[in-house]
Amino acid sequence: MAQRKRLTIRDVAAQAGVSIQTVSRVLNNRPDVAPDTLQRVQEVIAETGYAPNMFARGLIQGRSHVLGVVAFGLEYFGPSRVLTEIERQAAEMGYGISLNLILQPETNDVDHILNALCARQVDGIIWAIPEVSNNRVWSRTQGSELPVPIMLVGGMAGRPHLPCIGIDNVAIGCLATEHLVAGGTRTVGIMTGPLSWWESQQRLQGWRQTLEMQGLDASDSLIVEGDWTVTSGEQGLYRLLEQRPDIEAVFASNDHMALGALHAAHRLSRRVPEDLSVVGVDNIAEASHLWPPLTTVHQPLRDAGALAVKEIDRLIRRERQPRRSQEVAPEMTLLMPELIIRDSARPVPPSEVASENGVHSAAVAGH
Amino acid sequence: MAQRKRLTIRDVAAQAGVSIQTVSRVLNNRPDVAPDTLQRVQEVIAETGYAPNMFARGLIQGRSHVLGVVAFGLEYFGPSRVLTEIERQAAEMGYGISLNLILQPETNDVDHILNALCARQVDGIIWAIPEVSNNRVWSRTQGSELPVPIMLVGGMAGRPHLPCIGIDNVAIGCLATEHLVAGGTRTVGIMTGPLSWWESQQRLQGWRQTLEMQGLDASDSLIVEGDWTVTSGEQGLYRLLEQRPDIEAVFASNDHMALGALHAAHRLSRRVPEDLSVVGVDNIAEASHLWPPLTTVHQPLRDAGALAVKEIDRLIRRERQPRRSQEVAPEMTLLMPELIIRDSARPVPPSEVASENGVHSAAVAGH
DNA sequence: ACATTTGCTGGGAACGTTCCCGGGAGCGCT
DNA sequence: AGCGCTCCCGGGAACGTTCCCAGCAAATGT
Repeated sequence: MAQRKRLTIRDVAAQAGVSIQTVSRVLNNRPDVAPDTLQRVQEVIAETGYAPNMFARGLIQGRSHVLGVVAFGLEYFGPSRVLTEIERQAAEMGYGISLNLILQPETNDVDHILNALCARQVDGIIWAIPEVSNNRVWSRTQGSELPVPIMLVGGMAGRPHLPCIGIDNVAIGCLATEHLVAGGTRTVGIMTGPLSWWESQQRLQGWRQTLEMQGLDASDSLIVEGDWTVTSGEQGLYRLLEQRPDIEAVFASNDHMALGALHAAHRLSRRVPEDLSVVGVDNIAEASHLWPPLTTVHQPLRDAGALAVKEIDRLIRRERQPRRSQEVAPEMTLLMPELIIRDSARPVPPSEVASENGVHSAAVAGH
Repeated sequence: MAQRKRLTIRDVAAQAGVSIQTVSRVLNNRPDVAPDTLQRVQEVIAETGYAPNMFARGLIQGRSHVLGVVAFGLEYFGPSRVLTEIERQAAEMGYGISLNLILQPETNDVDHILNALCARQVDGIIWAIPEVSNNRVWSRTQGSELPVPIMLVGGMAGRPHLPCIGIDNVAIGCLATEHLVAGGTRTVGIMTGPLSWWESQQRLQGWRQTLEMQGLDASDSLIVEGDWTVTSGEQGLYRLLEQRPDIEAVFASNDHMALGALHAAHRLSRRVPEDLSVVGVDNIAEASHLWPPLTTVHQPLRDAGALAVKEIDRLIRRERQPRRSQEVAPEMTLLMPELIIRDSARPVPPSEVASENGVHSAAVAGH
């Protein structure tokens, strides 16, 4: 279909024997076109394979039907899922995606990226970079000056200055820790992600508040910091057992570190879950095939991605409305994680199942 | 920096007290601007945060500085690495990325995607969809009619009709199988990916030709078809052992299936590598932390991604040259994989190391 | 019979930038 | 003085589309 020479609306108009204006009307599904004219123009479009030039269209309409997506770490589980769903939802709603990846989440070269996106005239921006250290400070000052709507996806420290959608990371820590405690373990360690990451801190907080609420030990000697990698999970368990040989369970803040912990336990000849319970986060594809199958916490990442697109579309549409209802406060949406019970944590005695289900939902999955 | 109201080159010109033309010259780094004028204009640009409108620029120049990237399966290992590197290299060379994901690799709705990309006036297209079934047939008929250059990344059946870059999948099969044979195993099974995938077939061919060259059994009973997932790897090993209980080694066509095979072996109480050698493909991050650490074949995916961008840039530049040196034949670049030796396959006796290194390169990695 | 609406069509301006041109100032050389 | 050159600078056209507005015919109302 696609032709070698790029043809314009003028060619189509000439070939169909109508004016440019009429072709434009057909292209934009407007009324006021006679049925036979409509058909003739559509035929010409179909047989020539004409596609309107987005530059010219965008130039006059002031919109591109493109969303700028800024992301990090596609090789990791979460980001790739979120991006996939963003693209799917965007395509469904008629948006294209302009992809900008950053190499370091701590980057503060935000101006550069935002300017590039604005120059490309994106209709909106989806900022899917995890919150690390203070890499979101720009949102307080420049956030409100952006020429286009923006949606943040993922961690959000403090009150949001911009609309934001994320997953309740405190709940992740609670779900995992509650399950471990319900299984009968009393000394529960935690392997965090890098503590500069907001998500890591939140999961840690969930772990801590659950243990404190139960009157259990939540001291610093039970905490070890990892960096999301399998290696750090393995090293982490060694360190943790060195600090606290009495440890009975570990909450690893992602499945890869949990895998490292399983590996380390295997090397130390500690049986899982009899000697050591392990819970991870993410529910990676391999989780159910590890030994033993990994109990973990699932995050609704696809929902987050789809919702981000729907929300940014809503903001874009509202911005186009001239009524300009006075600035509503930026919204913050939190999605709830879900516990996936397999065999790497001691089973919950039947009598306690009821109380566990009281706070958060849980799902039982085969492996 | 980014301002609320979108400002134009006219505003900058007025504020700097020069003409539009002069500002344009500054923006495009052209000579013929007096030093002090240059500086004044640059100051105004910096303090207003002006960014030129890509639509207007693209409209007149006929190019967008955007590459269309069509990809599939970001949640898998290979595609996400390739895309990441494509984006990095593209950004370095001043290109933006318009991302189009497809949900099924067998899709034949190619026209729709190509038209959408052409409408967005992309300068070139990178087609990073694996070759499955006959999902590349379009390239023979429509390939040469495209208005912009295109690069295919990944599998390429038969003679290429379009420029193409990929990894030598036959060599992957050879490397893995040669290593297994060199380790002393004589009955070597293979767990393929879906056989509709060109890559699967190529790896199978590498396995077969290696065994036949050594005068070993390469009959169909040694072959089982998987679907890249961990589950299929586990089921695959069960089926394989049922068909051929005498099997001593398995070449799994990716690491996830290899992981499934390890899992199955564990359940069947077969020791790896004493009772069963296993080799995978991809060198995923977890590979060195599985039990035992997985011997696998590394694919230079990052190189492939970077090279694809450099090549498409070269094609774009050449197309702009009016000299139009008569159509050169589309090129096909093959990159070589590399064996990563760990502990899941029986070690190669020292005497045979030399011969193994004769054909392909190999690397030894700790875990 | 005439005014008014309705349905359909086309002409021209505009979007923001770059390209093609032409022109003035300053300089050195004849 | 006059000529030609280089260095800067600006005016206008062009890119391909949509928006605004006007026009024409037929249909309808009084």
